[in-house]
Amino acid sequence: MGVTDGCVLSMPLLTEKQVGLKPVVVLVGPTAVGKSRVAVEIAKRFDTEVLAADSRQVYRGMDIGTDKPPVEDRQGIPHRLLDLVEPNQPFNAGLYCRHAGEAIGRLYGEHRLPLIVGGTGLYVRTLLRGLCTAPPADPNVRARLRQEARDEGIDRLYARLAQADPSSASKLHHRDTSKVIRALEVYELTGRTMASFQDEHGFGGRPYRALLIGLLRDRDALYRRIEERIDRQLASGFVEETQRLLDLGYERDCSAMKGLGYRQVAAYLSGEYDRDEMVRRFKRDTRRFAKRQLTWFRREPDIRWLTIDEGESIARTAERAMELIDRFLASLEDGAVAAGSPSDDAP
RNA sequence: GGGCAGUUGGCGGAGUGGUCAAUCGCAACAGACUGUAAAUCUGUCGGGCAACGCCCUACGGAGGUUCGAAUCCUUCACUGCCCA
Repeated sequence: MGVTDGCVLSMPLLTEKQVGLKPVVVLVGPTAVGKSRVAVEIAKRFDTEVLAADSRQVYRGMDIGTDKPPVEDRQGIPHRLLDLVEPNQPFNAGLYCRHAGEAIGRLYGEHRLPLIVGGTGLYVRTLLRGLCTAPPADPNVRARLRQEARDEGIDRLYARLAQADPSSASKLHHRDTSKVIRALEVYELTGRTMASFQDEHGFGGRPYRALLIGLLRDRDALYRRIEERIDRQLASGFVEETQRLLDLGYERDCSAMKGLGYRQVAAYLSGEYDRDEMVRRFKRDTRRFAKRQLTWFRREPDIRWLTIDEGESIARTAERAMELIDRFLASLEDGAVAAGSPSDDAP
C-alpha cells in the first residue's frame, strides 16, 4: 500500500495551488553538520533538485576545499548554483539572488519543490527577504576607498562616514573596515545614505513561502566532524588543488582565495608556516566559522531545528525533515497560514 | 642517596610582601552583520550576584612569620636536570 507507518507520502510534485503560493524549503546549519547528504535524500523523495546557498561553492575549480558534493554523492540529483563563476570573478549576494530566483522559477514551471541547501546565512536571508536597493559594489570606488584606508587609516574614513551618514556610522564599529567602506561607497555612488536604503527595505520582502529547517549537532560532535572532514580534504588533494589555483594565477588576495582552507594552505605553500600549523589554523578557523554560522542562524526567525544524534542515520534525519515538509505542504494545500510553530529543538 | 631548579587560572607562561582574581599568548564562549559574508568586526574569559559594583574560593598540600603573602620561613608531595 502507499502508506508507511500511518504517514501518507505526499505527492512529489506540487499542485497548481501550491505553486501559486511559491513554497521553498531551506535546509540550513553550520558547516560539516551533514546538510548535503540529507538534502539529496529529500530531493530524491520530492523528485527535485538541490539548490546550493553557498558563497564558496559558486567558484569553479574550488571543489575539495569548499566540500562540494562529489558526483557520486549526488546520486543523480542535479545540483544547481554551483560553479557559477571563475575564482577571480566578482560574486555577491545580489548575483546569488538572481541565479537562485531563476532556478526556483524554472522548478515551479515543472511543479517541483525548490530545495535550498546551504550555510551562507546572508544568501539565504537575501533570497527569502530581499536586498535593499543600494547599488552593488563599484570596483573603482571601492579600490580608491581601500587605498585611502591604507594611506590615512580607517579612522579617517570612519570620521567621514560619521559626517555623511551618522546613522550607519553609529551602527558600525569604527574598525570594521569592510562595512565602513561599503557604507561610504553607497553614499558616494548615490548621494544617499546606506542607512536610508536599509530603513526603506528592512528585509521586508517576502517573495516565497518558506519552510526553514536547521540542522544541529552537539558542539563537540560538530567540531569532531569538522576536523575529520579537513583531514579527509587534505588526504584527497586539497593542497594540490590550491597549488593548481595559484598556478592559474588566482592571487592569494582575491576574494575566492580568502576562503577557509585556501587561505591557510596558500600561506603554508608560501612558507609562512609549516604544515602542522596550517592544519591547526585551518581547523581552528573552521570551528570558529561554524560558531559564527550558529550565531547567525540562531537569530534568524522561524527555523525548525533538528538536532542530529550521534549515530543517527542520514535516512533518519531526512525522514524527520520530510515530516516537517509534508506538514508544510499540507498546510499550503489547506490554505492554512503556516504559522511558525515552536522549534523541535532550541539551537 | 646528595645537589640544584621548579610546581600559578582550560593550556602555555609572567608576576617575587600590599595598587593581584593575577600582564600576555593560545584555546574557548558570546555577539554584530542588507552585493567581499568560509568575509569583516566586537565583547567575555575563577565562581556567584539584585552585576559599570559587591561577595566567595583561589597561585601544589599543611603549618608559620606579618597589619597584610602567589610573593618570606618550615615541612610534605610531585616534576625536571646534575652528581653518585
